[in-house]
Amino acid sequence: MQGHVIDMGACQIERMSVFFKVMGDNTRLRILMALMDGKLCVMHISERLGMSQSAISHQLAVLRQADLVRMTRRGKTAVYSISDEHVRLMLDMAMLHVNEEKAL
Amino acid sequence: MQGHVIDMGACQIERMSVFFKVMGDNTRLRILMALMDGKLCVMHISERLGMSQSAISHQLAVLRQADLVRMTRRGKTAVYSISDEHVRLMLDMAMLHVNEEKAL
DNA sequence: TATTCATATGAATAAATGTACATATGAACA
DNA sequence: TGTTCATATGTACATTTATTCATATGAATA
Repeated sequence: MQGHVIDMGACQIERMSVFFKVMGDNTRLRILMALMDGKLCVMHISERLGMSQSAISHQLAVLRQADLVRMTRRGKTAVYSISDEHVRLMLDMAMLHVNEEKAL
Repeated sequence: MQGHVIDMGACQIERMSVFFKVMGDNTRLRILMALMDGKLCVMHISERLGMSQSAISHQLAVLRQADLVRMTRRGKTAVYSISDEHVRLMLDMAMLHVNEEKAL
């Protein structure tokens, strides 16, 4: 046993890569960026991205399963939002990253 | 035009998703984590991960193209290292993220 | 309860991606 | 220059994955 405060097992790297993988899809990332401005229902997201309701719903399921978004019901509609500040922070950092790259 | 300080175009989201996508592969992430401890040559990485030299080299090419790792030559061997502090920070944050998830 | 509206899910298809195998490059040294 | 060693690259193949189409669920209302 040589782990320090956090011990980096294969399982944790696996979970990290899942986390990044879920972020690393254009559609899902566009959904997340749309949600950065506030909660949205499925229909609005699909209109905003110009994609089918089905496609959005499928990707929302992936995001939900990875706990990157949360869903609450308001009558018939499902309202989605970014799940926590961690996700926001990661998105902000990634934005900074690609903007700095431009300056190179 | 409704962009604020940074204006989020399709191109930038595309670059963000590429960034995450490159991180979001188990092998590439294991390579990056191995490099967190210091520079390594291809052979050492492939031994450490128990994978073929070819597989590692292919993935290193992907990481290099995304500017997540840098390469310097020392004689015949190619020495790889994490390219900048941004990448380190992202990895650290992702580690924190998956560790906090465990506590839920 | 029957209907409608919003969303979710299943199956199928097409595209992207990771790995292995074989081979090419290219630096060091005889 | 020819050989060797470390790495890179091309091709093929298997797997994963995103989208579409069709349909199912499930809440609200008549």
